[in-house]
Amino acid sequence: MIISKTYTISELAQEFGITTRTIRYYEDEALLSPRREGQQRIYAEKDRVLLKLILRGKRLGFSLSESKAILALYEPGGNNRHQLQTMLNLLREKQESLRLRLEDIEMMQSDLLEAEERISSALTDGQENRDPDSHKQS
Amino acid sequence: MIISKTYTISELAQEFGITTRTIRYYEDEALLSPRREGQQRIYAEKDRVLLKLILRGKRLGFSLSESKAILALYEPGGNNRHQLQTMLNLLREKQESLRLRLEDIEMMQSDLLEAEERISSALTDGQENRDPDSHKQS
DNA sequence: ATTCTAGTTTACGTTTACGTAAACTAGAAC
DNA sequence: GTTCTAGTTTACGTAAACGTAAACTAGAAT
Repeated sequence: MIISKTYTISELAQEFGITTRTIRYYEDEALLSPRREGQQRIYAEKDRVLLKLILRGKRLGFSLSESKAILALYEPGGNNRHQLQTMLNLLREKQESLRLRLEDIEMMQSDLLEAEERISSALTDGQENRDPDSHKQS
Repeated sequence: MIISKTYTISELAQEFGITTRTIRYYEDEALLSPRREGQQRIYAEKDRVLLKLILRGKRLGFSLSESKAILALYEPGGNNRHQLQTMLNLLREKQESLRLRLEDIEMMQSDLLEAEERISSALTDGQENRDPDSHKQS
């Protein structure tokens, strides 16, 4: 059993481009719970992965409490049928909401593509200025 | 020229499942600017579409000011080369960030799928209880 | 004429997710 | 031995995105 690498709080902060305050805040909110060595926090690889997932959730617009709920789904957690079934339902809900967000992204992408084409062609093929008000500019 | 449909603030609020306060807030932040009829706000179809886009951006984790910037890209806006070029660059930045978010979503989806499979199999094929501590439950 | 019913303005309150400053600790470096 | 250098706790501050309450307006219904 290899002793896997550990990290200090500032190492993680630097790696992910966040502040140590942020990391401690996630701990306050019970999303992380690093080991202690004396007074200092020691982060294991597992903690690092958790942090990565939290930040990913954040980029996707999930609140911390939502991310917390999602992260709970990754761990074995409950043992009995009822708890497992509840988790399964939650998982499927989350998957559905991800599907919706993916659709949102695809729509926004096509919107941006359209806008890009309009602007692009205004730049290249539009040597003559189509805009009747353009002389007001200059 | 057909007089296209208009909406009251509460009609829009209901359609999108938000409060009128939210809609007025977006106006305060200069994301919307509905016509007035006396004291009342009258929303045209164009305003409704804008609102829809704002909410889509919100679901994707964009701040209101980010959404505002993105929405500005949909309109003709600047006429001169420099402004168009700036818009093009902004558009491509946004497209890149959407690509990244899409990757985030796909990763989270596969994570959730894995979790689902684990739980699923724990529910079906695991008639015998694998968990040594399960008797502590009940 | 008054009483709903929406809508409006103004303004203070609240939650989330940190920022920022102060005061303390403890090992490392000189 | 003191002086960096990270790290820590405590606590007040802040920006964004609304919530909520109060007090007003104006057309519609009775």
